[in-house]
Amino acid sequence: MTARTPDSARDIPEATVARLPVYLRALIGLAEDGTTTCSSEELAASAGVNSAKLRKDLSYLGSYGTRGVGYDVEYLRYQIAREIGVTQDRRVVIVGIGNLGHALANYSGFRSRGFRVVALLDADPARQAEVVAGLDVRSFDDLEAIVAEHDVSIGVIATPAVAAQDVADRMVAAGITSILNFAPTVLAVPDGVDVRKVDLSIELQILAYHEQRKSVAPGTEVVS
Amino acid sequence: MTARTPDSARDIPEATVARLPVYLRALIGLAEDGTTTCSSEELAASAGVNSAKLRKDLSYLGSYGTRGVGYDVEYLRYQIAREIGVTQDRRVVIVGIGNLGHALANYSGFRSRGFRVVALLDADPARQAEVVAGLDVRSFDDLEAIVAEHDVSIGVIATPAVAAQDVADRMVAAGITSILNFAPTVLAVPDGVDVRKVDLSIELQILAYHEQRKSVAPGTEVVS
DNA sequence: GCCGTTTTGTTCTCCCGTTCACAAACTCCT
DNA sequence: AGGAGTTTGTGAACGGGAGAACAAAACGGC
Ligand SMILES: NC(=O)c1ccc[n+]([C@@H]2O[C@H](COP(=O)([O-])OP(=O)(O)OC[C@H]3O[C@@H](n4cnc5c(N)ncnc54)[C@H](O)[C@@H]3O)[C@@H](O)[C@H]2O)c1
Ligand SMILES: NC(=O)c1ccc[n+]([C@@H]2O[C@H](COP(=O)([O-])OP(=O)(O)OC[C@H]3O[C@@H](n4cnc5c(N)ncnc54)[C@H](O)[C@@H]3O)[C@@H](O)[C@H]2O)c1
Repeated sequence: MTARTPDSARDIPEATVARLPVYLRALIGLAEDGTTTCSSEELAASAGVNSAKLRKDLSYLGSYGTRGVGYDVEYLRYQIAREIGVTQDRRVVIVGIGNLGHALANYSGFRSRGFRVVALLDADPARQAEVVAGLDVRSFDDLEAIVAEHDVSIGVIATPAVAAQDVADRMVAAGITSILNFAPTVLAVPDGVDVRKVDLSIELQILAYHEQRKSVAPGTEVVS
Repeated sequence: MTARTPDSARDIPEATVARLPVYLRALIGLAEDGTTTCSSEELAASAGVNSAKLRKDLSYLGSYGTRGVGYDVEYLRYQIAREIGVTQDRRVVIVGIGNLGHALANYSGFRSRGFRVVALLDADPARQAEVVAGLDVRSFDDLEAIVAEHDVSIGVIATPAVAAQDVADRMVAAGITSILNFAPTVLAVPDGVDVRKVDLSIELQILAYHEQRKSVAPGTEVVS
């Protein structure tokens, strides 16, 4: 607990890890507004969380604030970016350049947050004639070569669900250890490989559940 | 606890609500394979969760299984769909028909899961000449009229971050009480309005954090 | 140089969610 | 009909995260 571990924090709770990017975004916003110092209260408001939670989260990284003053925006921003590991660019490949793959490839927000899309892959030869966001769409068979050439950190799966497991297997075999999956399937991967899924239909269904509750039970859970 | 609440479950934990759509998807897959009955073990495997967790989750809905046998796939599927509230279609509007909005509008998976996109809105007059996925892109000013005409349940925000709060305010004023937000901003909404956010950059940053950990501390957290 | 004020870092408590483990309940076989 | 074998539903233990509350530390005024 009180033992000093100066160069790196040992174990940051998963819930905290998920919020660090939100704090980072809030700090970037504050910096753009010309703010150089902020209190935990202000930053928490920008990030939409409780200030006690914010302070506890930041305490896992170290003591980067000054009591009675607050946090230096630029310094804290760098510390969080370093902790997350986005101080230097990470290479990303996107597989499946359909509706969603096009949108992802054209999204500038990845680049500005430290992620560089180095290749777009698709199994359909018709797609491979295309140039999207300045990149050739290449054959899925080039995966291994591309991963070996660039130092690819993260694979993004935007193929139909039936192909997702195959694509994941190939990614893992090629040495990718982090996958972001948009296909509505559960992926099986070996230990040591991280998978995060984004399932928009699930999000809508969760909203639908609460929506139904609002209309069915108007007197049970009403707030103010 | 043992009091019978036959027609509707009272309070389903949020974590369970988030998994019900996964179970629903798994059941649909099993039904397509011709499976009529399944055990909690099988269903849990399909959904990628622990079987005890699955049983506890399902127990919040009622006792729909048969001990010694398992669950009837079709029956359970209907019960979950009813609980979530997707037995009849829900109307959705998408605001911001750029890269992402196009992909969402063209996605067939929403329709097949009980969500009907009734309108696409954009503030840019140049966009409003377009027809996307068989729908005219209409002016954002038509929002109130569209919400009133159709019975819109859910609003999807796919505009740039700077516009998101304004769009959310207009949606709330028009009577929408569930919002799915793709813009990287914290939205402020009144009580009674649900917001869920999907932030792809945050997902990548979480992966980046774990990726960094793998390479920095190769002997600390290795599994098997 | 000292005191009051501000704000952080941390401790403590509570609550939600996960998992184990087992009794109850059902089927099938003899 | 009865017993063996399954599988559900749930009580109980456990772990992690959220939030309140407070002590420690820095600043500023005098
Ligand atoms: N479009 C959306 O808004 C949206 C929303 C939610 C979920 N999704 C999911 O995202 C995925 C992609 O959706 P989409 O609308 O872009 O689909 P799409 O059909 O437009 O695109 C899929 C692409 O993947 C390619 N592909 C197929 N098999 C492949 C393989 N084995 N290897 C490499 N490429 C392969 C296809 O050639 C195609 O270009 C789907 O799983 C879908 O369910 C999409
Ligand atoms: N494209 C992606 O893959 C991706 C990934 C992650 C996050 N996002 C986020 O999703 C949002 C949309 O991304 P995009 O790439 O589609 O952007 P985009 O610029 O291509 O599209 C935005 C659209 O919103 C419209 N718009 C702007 N202000 C509006 C307003 N006030 N009311 C109605 N419409 C308005 C614009 O006319 C434009 O058509 C952004 O916030 C982005 O950060 C996108």
